[in-house]
Amino acid sequence: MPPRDDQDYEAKRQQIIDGALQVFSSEGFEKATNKDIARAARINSPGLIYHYFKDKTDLFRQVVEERAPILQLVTHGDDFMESEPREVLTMFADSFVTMMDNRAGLAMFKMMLAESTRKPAVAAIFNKVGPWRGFNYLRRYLEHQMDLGRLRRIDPGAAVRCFMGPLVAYMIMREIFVQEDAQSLSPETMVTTTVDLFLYGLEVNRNHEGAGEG
Amino acid sequence: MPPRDDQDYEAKRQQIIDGALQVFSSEGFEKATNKDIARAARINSPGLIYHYFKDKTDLFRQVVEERAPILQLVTHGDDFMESEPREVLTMFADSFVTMMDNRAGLAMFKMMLAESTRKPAVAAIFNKVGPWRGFNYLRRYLEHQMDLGRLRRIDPGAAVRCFMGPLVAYMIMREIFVQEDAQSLSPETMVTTTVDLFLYGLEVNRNHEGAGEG
DNA sequence: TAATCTTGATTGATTAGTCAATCAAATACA
DNA sequence: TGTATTTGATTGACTAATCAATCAAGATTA
Repeated sequence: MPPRDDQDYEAKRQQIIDGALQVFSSEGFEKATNKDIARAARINSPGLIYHYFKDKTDLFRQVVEERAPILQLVTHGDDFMESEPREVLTMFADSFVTMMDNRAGLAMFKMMLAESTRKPAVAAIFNKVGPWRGFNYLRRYLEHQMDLGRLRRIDPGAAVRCFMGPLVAYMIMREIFVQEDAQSLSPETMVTTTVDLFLYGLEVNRNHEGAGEG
Repeated sequence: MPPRDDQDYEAKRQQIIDGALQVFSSEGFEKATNKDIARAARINSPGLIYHYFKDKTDLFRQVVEERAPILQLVTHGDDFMESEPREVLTMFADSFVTMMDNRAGLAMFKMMLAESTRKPAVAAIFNKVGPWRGFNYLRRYLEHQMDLGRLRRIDPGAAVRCFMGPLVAYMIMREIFVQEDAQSLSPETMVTTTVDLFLYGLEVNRNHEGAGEG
């Protein structure tokens, strides 16, 4: 059955999705009531949700599928494969930190952590667009740079985690456990420290003082 | 009214707490039903829970308060303040990884992530016994080592996150987003890589091949 | 008019929490 | 020692509330 007006229909659908994202991220899937979602989405009736979505689970799935891409880190195909590690890593780290400065981005990040913990199926969806994608891109890049001899060769999977881990931990500490010292530690400091330390430990042509690979 | 037998009473209380931890960690607070908890705790009636706990929230609070300490990392007072970074950091990292090899430890870790996201009060409790405690201990240690001149001086808060972050990220990727490559990357490799890379980047008397004091 | 859109009342299922009744281990007592 | 009494432990039926989902009726627009 064709809607009265495609644009109006889609706009209202998005409106409900936006409201649902806010409620799901702050309350969790089970505790989010249709009444809450209707209020957050500024529609007057919970019943209306069922005109646009099959049920609560369907709504949740669509929220995830349509809003999760905000969790995607910059991945420019192979454009940056040859670029300097410092440039690429800084860009990558900045991209992650910037994502969290955004209301919807932070909401998705929290929702990803909370919901994925209990629901493997949800975890798989998030993983596909978020962590796995970013990790894979970065791993390929690091492996290539190791091949080029610009970086010491270590386990690439471990290397990716050693780079992204500090940033993930920083965000969790700052946004979930509201640690004061994480508030005073600026994202910029965290980014530069992470990049510096990582490269200090991995760079071969070390302008800091010797010790390379065998 | 005093219980018939203190030991029996406490044993049964612990039995319910154990069951509740399993259900809370796999289902989440809201979706965990008293029936589930009773079954997991091997008691025959959901009603019995109310003989030992005021309500569901009280039960949850006691589960957290009595089982969260399992999340504590080794913190030996000031015993290790003077010890070599490699020794102390390896011990610390091992302690974290070992915690997750334990069924209850993993359950608590997941519960901490999932429940803390929505409930600042719960986050505060977890933070106190877990993250904050470990982070603070490690920060003091690293600052001391920087004072001694054994480590380069960088922002200590950032340093702690640079060290623990990779391990946290590794566990999240392995246990929540069930990434295949995290399965093949052993905890031991992750620990040694993390320690190596961190010290490679921070150690002053860089004896990365051979020994020597500066 | 004819279709979709919107509403809010309703339904049916679920669940946290209560409660009266029963059970069983101690203890008191003969 | 054997019986009665006390008291906490345990049960399962019950209640009151919540909430996802449905539905019929009315509003709106093409």
